[in-house]
Amino acid sequence: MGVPLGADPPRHDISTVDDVLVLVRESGGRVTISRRLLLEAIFDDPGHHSAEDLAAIVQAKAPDVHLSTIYRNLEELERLGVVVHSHLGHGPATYHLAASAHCHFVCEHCGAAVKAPDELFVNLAARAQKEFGFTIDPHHFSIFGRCRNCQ
Amino acid sequence: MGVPLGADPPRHDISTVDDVLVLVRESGGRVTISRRLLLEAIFDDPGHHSAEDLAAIVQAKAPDVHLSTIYRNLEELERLGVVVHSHLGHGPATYHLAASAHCHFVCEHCGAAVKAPDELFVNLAARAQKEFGFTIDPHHFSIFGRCRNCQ
DNA sequence: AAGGCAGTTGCGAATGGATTGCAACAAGCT
DNA sequence: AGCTTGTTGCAATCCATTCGCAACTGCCTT
Repeated sequence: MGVPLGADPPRHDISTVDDVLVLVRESGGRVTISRRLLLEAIFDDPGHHSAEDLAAIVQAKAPDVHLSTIYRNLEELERLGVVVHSHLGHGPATYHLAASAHCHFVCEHCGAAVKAPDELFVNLAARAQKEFGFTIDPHHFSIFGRCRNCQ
Repeated sequence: MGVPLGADPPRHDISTVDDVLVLVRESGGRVTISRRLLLEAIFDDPGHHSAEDLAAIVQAKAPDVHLSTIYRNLEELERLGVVVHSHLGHGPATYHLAASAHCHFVCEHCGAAVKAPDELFVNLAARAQKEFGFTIDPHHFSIFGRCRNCQ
């Protein structure tokens, strides 16, 4: 899904693991250990994580949580609007809190990912909307190119 | 690689299959049937093609050209700057002539890809350059979002 | 025209990321 | 405690792409 520029904020505010678990319950889901551990991993470090990274973190505490469980839980958390994933180029998708979604410039040479403020995209967003009726979601895929050091 | 906004045009001009084959020879490569058929497929329809699509077209004339040969040839043609690939979302990469590279808006709901004129990106490109020293290549990855019909 | 170096090919197997079917399991309702 | 239904572990599978390797062939040289 993703969070288009200027989307509404979620109805509840979600700033802790327990807030999310309440949401999970409300939507008919159950609170399980893997679910909680996954959320803790995501809240502990709000940066980018591949599913595999997250699995490793969770497995440090509960060794036999399976990678497929991580994927399934991430999928559900996306449905709930708690996390989003984005594609930082080739390689695995990265997941992070929806609240901290942002755009990226990714260097096609060295792979470095630079955070790009949303503000850079408002002009493009407005024109895409006006001229094409298209609402951009610049968070989901990053913008490729060359970073300062790799020109 | 890709073609950053405002990149230099190739030294020879390349407007026919034979032009490319000359280039192939000059770079120490050989002219083979699969190479020629692949190029014909790409020149015949300058739209987007997945490797698999191209394989099917080539195989109509030379049934045992292998998919891996298509990939290898596409790779070489990219090295030569004749074709580029871009990622139109999830799913396979699409290949097309470097000369006809352009940006895309891809609808995350229905998958529709809309051509986006480069001109829309000049403002973003300038700011990315000035503020981050980053040269964007908006052709390589498309911009995700919602199209008019899928708001 | 024949020979030979080096680029190419077909094939199958392997890779990496992600998804799925299924039977066993467990959260939390009553 | 019992039951319903959501969840999990596991293995198998999928898809796009890449790789190793022996056989092959373009094309330069003689």
